[in-house]
Amino acid sequence: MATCQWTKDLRETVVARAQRSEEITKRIIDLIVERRLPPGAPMPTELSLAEAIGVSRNSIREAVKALQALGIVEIRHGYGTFVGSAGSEALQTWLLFRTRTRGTTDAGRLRDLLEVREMLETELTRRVARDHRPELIGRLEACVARMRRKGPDVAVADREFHDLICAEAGFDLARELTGLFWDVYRAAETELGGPAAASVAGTAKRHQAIVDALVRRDEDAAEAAVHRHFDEVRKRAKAGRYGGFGEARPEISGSAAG
Amino acid sequence: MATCQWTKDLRETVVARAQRSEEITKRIIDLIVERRLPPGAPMPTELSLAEAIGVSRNSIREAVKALQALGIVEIRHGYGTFVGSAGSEALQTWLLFRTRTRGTTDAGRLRDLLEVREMLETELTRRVARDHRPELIGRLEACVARMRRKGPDVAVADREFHDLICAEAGFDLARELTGLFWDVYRAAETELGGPAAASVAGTAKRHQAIVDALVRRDEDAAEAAVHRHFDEVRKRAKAGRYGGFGEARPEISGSAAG
DNA sequence: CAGAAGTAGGACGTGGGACGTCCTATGACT
DNA sequence: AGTCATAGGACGTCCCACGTCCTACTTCTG
Repeated sequence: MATCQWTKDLRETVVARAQRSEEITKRIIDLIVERRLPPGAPMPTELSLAEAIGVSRNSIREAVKALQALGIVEIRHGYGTFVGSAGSEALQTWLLFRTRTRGTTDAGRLRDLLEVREMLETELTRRVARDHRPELIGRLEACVARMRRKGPDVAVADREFHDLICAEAGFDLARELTGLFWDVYRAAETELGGPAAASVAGTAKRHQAIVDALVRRDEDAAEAAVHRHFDEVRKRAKAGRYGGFGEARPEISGSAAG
Repeated sequence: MATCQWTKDLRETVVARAQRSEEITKRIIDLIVERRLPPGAPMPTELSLAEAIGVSRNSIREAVKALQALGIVEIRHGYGTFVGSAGSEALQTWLLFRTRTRGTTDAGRLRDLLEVREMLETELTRRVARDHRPELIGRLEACVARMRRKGPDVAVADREFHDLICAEAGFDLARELTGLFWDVYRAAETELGGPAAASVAGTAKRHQAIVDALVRRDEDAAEAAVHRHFDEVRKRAKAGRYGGFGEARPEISGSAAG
């Protein structure tokens, strides 16, 4: 089933006690890399790993849990453990926690997030302005059109818009990171009580300006449009009435223990 | 194999099930956020958490291990568990794994890393050119001076140089990310067998050009200097004889990652 | 009294086993 | 041929014991 052949004995020299756990995760990663297991490939069972490395199943499970947290492996209950894709979703917990706990003011916490996004998108947009396929424009226009219609779809269209541009540049890592920042920014903003209501018309207009610059393949204009867009987001953030992280907030989930 | 159906079923079960572990990690994070525990603050013991949340110590340990992998908590054997700072070091494993397993060619795997670094540093350097404290220049010059002397310290000075600039911009997240990318790039390069030998003189010269632009507070010149710097790194990478990840690799001495 | 050595206790680390839950594949049944 | 029941495998959770490490307190000694 979800088992793969296991022949090589991973047992090696005795390692220091404190580094045991870390050593196990490293051993598992090496297994994936050396065997060139692609994302989705089945991993050995926990029992196999325990036997092969020479530790208990408990230790293996803890190591695997750590790898799961990083998206390096994917666990399916009752089926098996598989190689993960190490996508950026794995970092959401990390980045959201960081945003919640770092810095002194809520606005300052969000600033870093926005700033990195702006830097990456500025550069990505420049590259896309220089070189992109014609069909990109149509897709972007469609997103802008969706933004013009009010409703919850505006946010979705917004995310899609930015993702389309970042994807067009062809750098997977940069694209995933910008998506990650978008998601975490939004999550943080929501938790803080939400920003001031966005002007739908203004949002669409800013995005349209980016598209126009891309059509003209005008790098500088594109960069300027991106900056203006982020200026507006910052302005909106500043106007938002934030409550604060960890405050009592309207939660609906039935968590009994408190 | 009906792909859509299969995927859908899997998704549902995954969401519905396997929520136990995720619920525990979430609960622990909430505990930190709600109590506003700063990095370094002691966490409740595993036994306390187990009792408080109502699960076994094993489950707590697995959840804590996952949080440790993200740098959200820090575990000290025999002493206790503490709130972590969620620094970027936690992402090294993630990013290195990603670099090792994604993409088709080794050069392509490194490209994304370098590209993101270039984008961030370009923008950060622009900002620093616009506004920076005068003492920065002296520190940068010192780094360049160290680069001129051959030896393993060149790489250290190189990293420091870039970190100084990124720190000056004042965006912690961006600064940590560029440092992360630098480290992972270097680690990946080393594992692949190292790049072509860097021209020490050339490296120092490129960095000096950046400093000169900063002194003149010339944004465009600074950006151009950064681009030239990365062009050189790319050229060197392309000329490198890479073995491949997971291969038997030769030991190499210090090399500059850029 | 002050400092060093020893000790007790707490907290994490590891191991082993048992049982529950979930998934898939196989084979019987209609 | 299609559907359903079942068996087996694999992960999920739990319990309990013991090892290792660290801290703080106690005790001993000069």
